[in-house]
Amino acid sequence: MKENPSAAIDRRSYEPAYAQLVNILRRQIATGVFRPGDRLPSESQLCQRYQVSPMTVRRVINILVEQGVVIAEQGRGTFVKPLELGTAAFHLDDLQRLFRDEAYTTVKLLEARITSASERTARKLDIEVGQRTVFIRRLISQGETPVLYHREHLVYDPTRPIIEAEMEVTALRGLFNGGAKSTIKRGDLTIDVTVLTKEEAQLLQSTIAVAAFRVEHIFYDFDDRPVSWGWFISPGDRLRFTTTVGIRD
Amino acid sequence: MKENPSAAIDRRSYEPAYAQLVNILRRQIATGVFRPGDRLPSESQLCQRYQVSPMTVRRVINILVEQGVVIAEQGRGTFVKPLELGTAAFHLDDLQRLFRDEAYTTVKLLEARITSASERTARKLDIEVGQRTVFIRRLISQGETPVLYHREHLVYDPTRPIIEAEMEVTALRGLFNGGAKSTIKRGDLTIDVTVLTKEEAQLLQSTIAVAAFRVEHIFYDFDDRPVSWGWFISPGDRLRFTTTVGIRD
DNA sequence: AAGTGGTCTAGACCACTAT
DNA sequence: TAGTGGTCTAGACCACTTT
Repeated sequence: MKENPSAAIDRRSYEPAYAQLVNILRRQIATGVFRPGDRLPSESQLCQRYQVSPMTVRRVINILVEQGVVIAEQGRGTFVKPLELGTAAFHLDDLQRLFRDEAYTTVKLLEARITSASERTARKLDIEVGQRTVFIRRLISQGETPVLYHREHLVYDPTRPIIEAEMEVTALRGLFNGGAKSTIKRGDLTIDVTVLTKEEAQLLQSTIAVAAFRVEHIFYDFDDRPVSWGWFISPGDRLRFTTTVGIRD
Repeated sequence: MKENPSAAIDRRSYEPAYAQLVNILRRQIATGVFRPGDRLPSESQLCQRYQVSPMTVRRVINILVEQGVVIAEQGRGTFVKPLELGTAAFHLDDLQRLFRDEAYTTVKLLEARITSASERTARKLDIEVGQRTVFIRRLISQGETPVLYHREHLVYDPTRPIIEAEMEVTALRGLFNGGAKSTIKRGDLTIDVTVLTKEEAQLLQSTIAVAAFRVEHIFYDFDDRPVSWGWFISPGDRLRFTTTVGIRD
């Protein structure tokens, strides 16, 4: 059988050989040349057919495995993976887009004051009840429409000068776009749903009891101590997450 | 300066060299040896220091880049990436876990009947209004607690025998765990929030107007024709998504 | 025993960035 | 020009599965 000339690797292309082969195989899977459960040609066969070295084929297979398109089984072969809902992931970069357009996105500092930790705050921040914390409220709007309401409790540590910086309204933008404080090592996020309280509805120019996303966060410093606990709230009609499972071509 | 003996690659270990080096570098980043913005040792330096070939170091760097821990810039170096909220993703495998425990999870078929497409259904499934569709309602419970309510509209195509199979209550489990119908190529998912209607609250043994997740889906066959449109609804107090950004060690 | 995927080597060449 | 990351080769050896 003669090969399809379009399914060959162009060595003059700027697209590297491994990327071309990934796309070739993806397309073949997407168009049904290989169906879920089918075995792909063995790696040595792929080497011959596309005139690339074993290492390059290996890399291609690895990428397809990471993409969730195929599953490789040692000694048996590489098989096309059936659709699996569990692999779906929703990315917060929908949220990130909010902060990308600096012109249309404004962050308004509603409140920033020193207070003492409540029982709940103390537990989240792993400090003593009554210890000093900084409480911050922000409202993030896109154009005229408020989209996010942010409440945050920060550990007050005079030896660490992050507080002044954290209050900066631009700090939030940095958090989303990557210019984050280097004092923060990681963050744990939880997404759940609530209905807007009266205060939240008022601020967000929405209606009370409307369904809303709630993204809770705890940020940790490099000593794994919590430094910030808080949450974002966004009415459901202003935020949405989408994704695709299976083979997108 | 002498090297830390614990930060060396054990060639006798079952853990491959590349994985060991990934963990070594991750740990060094997590413990602050390298801070956000810092440049990692060059690839040739890493080769010498850990006694591995360039190809292996290359692979390690690639993995760290994919994990979002570092960013590699050609001609400049590889740098530790600051925390970025936009990279956060929450995975539906929280949902998948529901279906893993077959003993505790039950899928109850509430209704399955042939009907004709409404204007909205027709638009979603890209068919004519009034064309025949199959409407299915399911209730997924964990133990005694209902967790998910599923509504689905399927294109009725007598030439395709998927309908009988789709109605099977086990089909859903397959969708989540990977044994999916090989007739499905991909699915588009959207997650947003609503409040429970009276009917939904009744079925889910919850209260009306409680906040809930709503996962809408459209599944496509290998000809990119929509075959199924529907959505899952789950009260917010029974489902939750978590994730970590930054360096988790 | 034969075939499969998995790891790894020791180089080569290229493109890019800094000086 | 020197140093960096990026791609690629042509093998080697191993672990595993199937026959």
